[in-house]
Amino acid sequence: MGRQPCCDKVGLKKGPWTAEEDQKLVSFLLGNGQCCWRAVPKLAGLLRCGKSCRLRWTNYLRPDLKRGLLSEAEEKTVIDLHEQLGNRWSKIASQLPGRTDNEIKNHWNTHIKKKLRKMGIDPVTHKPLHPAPANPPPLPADGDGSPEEEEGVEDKTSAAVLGSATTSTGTDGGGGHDVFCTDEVPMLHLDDIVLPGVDVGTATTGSPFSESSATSSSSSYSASASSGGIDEEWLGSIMEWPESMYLVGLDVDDMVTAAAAATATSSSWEFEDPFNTYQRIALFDHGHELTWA
DNA sequence: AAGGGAGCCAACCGCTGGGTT
DNA sequence: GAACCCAGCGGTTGGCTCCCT
Repeated sequence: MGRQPCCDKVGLKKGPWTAEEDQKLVSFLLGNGQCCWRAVPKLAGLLRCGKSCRLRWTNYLRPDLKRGLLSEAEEKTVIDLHEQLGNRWSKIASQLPGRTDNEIKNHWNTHIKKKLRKMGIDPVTHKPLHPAPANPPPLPADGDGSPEEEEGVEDKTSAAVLGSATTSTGTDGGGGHDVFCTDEVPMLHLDDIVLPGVDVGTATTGSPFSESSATSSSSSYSASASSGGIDEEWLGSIMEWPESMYLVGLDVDDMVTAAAAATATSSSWEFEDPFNTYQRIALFDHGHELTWA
């Protein structure tokens, strides 16, 4: 017959995740990798269902997630892919490293949809909302009609914009067409991060955070910083990662081993420092980014 | 300064396809 | 082959924050 019944939901916690829960989940997954989500909450000591754990990890805690608004290029990619694939957010997300389907879905619904409509483009069909009438009727006074009707016809721009938005890949919509003026947060890459006493090149090639060093395990590791500087107080405030979280060196195996050790002992985040060369790592910036301090 | 509305996003819900027994 | 489980997916919701009046 079938397998054991799925976990009942009695006694399981719902709602926002706490920093402590995040910590438990992260340390477990770093130590053990992703295996059977159903077993994860039990093994990690969480009163959550496996589904919730998976969602939290994939959408929020994964170290390789980018944060911040989608860049102009990413937005274009999303639009292009959406035209081809429709609402297959996971497929679209798979083309955008570090982005999740949930994030893209949210961004689509809150930003891109609106933008396209303003441009006179139907976000579903990616075609102009209305055929261009000879004499466009005046816009409604409040512009609060139904979504399909709210925008006046911008025949010229919509056609031009449609082209640039959905087909151009090499330009940013033209210098004059500031079509995709996103409120983009500058995304720092690993090379942008200056590690005191650490040569970035070395760190890049030898660290767990280089894309190329992704192992066969579930996650690749990349680093980004949400701002140029590392603010200890800020780090502490966004996630109460134990102050004593020290990891040895820059190797992913060390990191995983340390996390596993911490999980195994379950009582301490203190680690030996045999080399006096520890790099302190604030593992997660609010749970999503690897940040060095 | 307070209240209300809009925007945003993390998390949940329900469904589906594929795998297991 | 049927019954069942599980991971993943897409739609939806609830609550927080920000902005406007």
